[in-house]
Amino acid sequence: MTEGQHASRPGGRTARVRADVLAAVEAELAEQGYDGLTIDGVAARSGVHRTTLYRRWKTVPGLLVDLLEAGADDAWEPADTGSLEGDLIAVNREVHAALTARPSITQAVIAASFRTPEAAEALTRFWEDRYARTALVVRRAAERGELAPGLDAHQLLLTATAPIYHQLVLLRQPMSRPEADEHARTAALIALRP
Amino acid sequence: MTEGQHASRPGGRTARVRADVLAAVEAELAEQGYDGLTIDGVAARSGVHRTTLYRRWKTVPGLLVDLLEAGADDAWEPADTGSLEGDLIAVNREVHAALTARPSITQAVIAASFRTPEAAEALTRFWEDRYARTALVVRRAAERGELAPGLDAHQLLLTATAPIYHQLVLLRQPMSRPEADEHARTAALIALRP
DNA sequence: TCCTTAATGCGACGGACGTTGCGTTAAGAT
DNA sequence: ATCTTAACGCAACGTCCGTCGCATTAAGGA
Repeated sequence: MTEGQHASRPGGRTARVRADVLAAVEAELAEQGYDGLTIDGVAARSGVHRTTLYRRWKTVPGLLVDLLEAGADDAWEPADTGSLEGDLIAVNREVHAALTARPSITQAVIAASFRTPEAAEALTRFWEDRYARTALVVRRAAERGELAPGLDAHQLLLTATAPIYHQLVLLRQPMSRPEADEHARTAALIALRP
Repeated sequence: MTEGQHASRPGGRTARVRADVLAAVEAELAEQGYDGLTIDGVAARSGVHRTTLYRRWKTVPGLLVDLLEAGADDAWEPADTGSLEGDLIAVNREVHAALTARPSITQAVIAASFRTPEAAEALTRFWEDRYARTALVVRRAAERGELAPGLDAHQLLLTATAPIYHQLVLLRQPMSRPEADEHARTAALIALRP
């Protein structure tokens, strides 16, 4: 393997600075929301100098991208409940929880994605990864013979989860967890009847 | 009716200024996209002074809100194709067209809605109005006896249109018109089978 | 036509934002 | 323990953004 050059310095101070900054971002986000999030505010709260933030993270969206990636669970995979409907409900509940959390990192990154291409790409990557992993739910159902072969996994997941995003993020209106469940059942229904 | 006081002055010059400004907004949007949209840029292109823009529209999102409302068709109603499936396909094609247009006013206003509460409220009002009008499609289907009574119109419309918004706006990936049609058919399928 | 007064144009100001040059600290290697 | 050098702290600078006071224009009524 190519050892590369000194590979920068992920050592103690740098890591501590990053932790302090990301904690401050989350705190500011909780108190003031996305539009109140500012580099100077994060610098003041974290005790890290402005210049350092500008150098390492460049922008506010950059901070949120790092927060998203720091919170990403590399081992995540969808729950196995034994049925397609149950699996989809579990997925929808996770989406619902992520979007109604306060503060919602996901909502903040979505907002950021409309301001810089970097944030948009980071979010796209994150979702591509999640959708790819979640496709396992569909494969399991296919192995159990629950659904017609050739069914498009992405389209099915879109039918299940898109209504939650649309209602909570774009329409900005409430959606209860039972309603989120209902959309999962609807999606499962289609998959079972080709 | 209450004639009210002088009711400001919607006269010639003011109207001309507004038309010039909104045209400039659309042009700038087409050339540079939302993140490149700036008050000074619009002022320079329209020939209207900066101060006037700040006074009448306050912010960039404010400009887009006005553009959205100027383009809103007060007489809009969903096409009547004779079947629920056909009606939903027609709706989905309109949504698809609005989101893939270049420049897409809708996409720009969505972006703006994450920056100021005013834009968010304007967008919510716009969609509430559209969803309320589109519910006519469901009522017509009910009158024809096509679907089970008590079906929630909003949930049905959400199932049909949400995947398009999610794919094109949040996931930022392409969606063909046939795919948009397919989501309409899926939604119709659920409505017909309770 | 003249008068009143919104609406717009104009210049300048203050503040927030992002950048730059340089000194200081500490991580990691010897 | 010592050295090298990323990473960070610090202060100052230039730019962009939004606001304010005042002059000018023109819409709508008398």
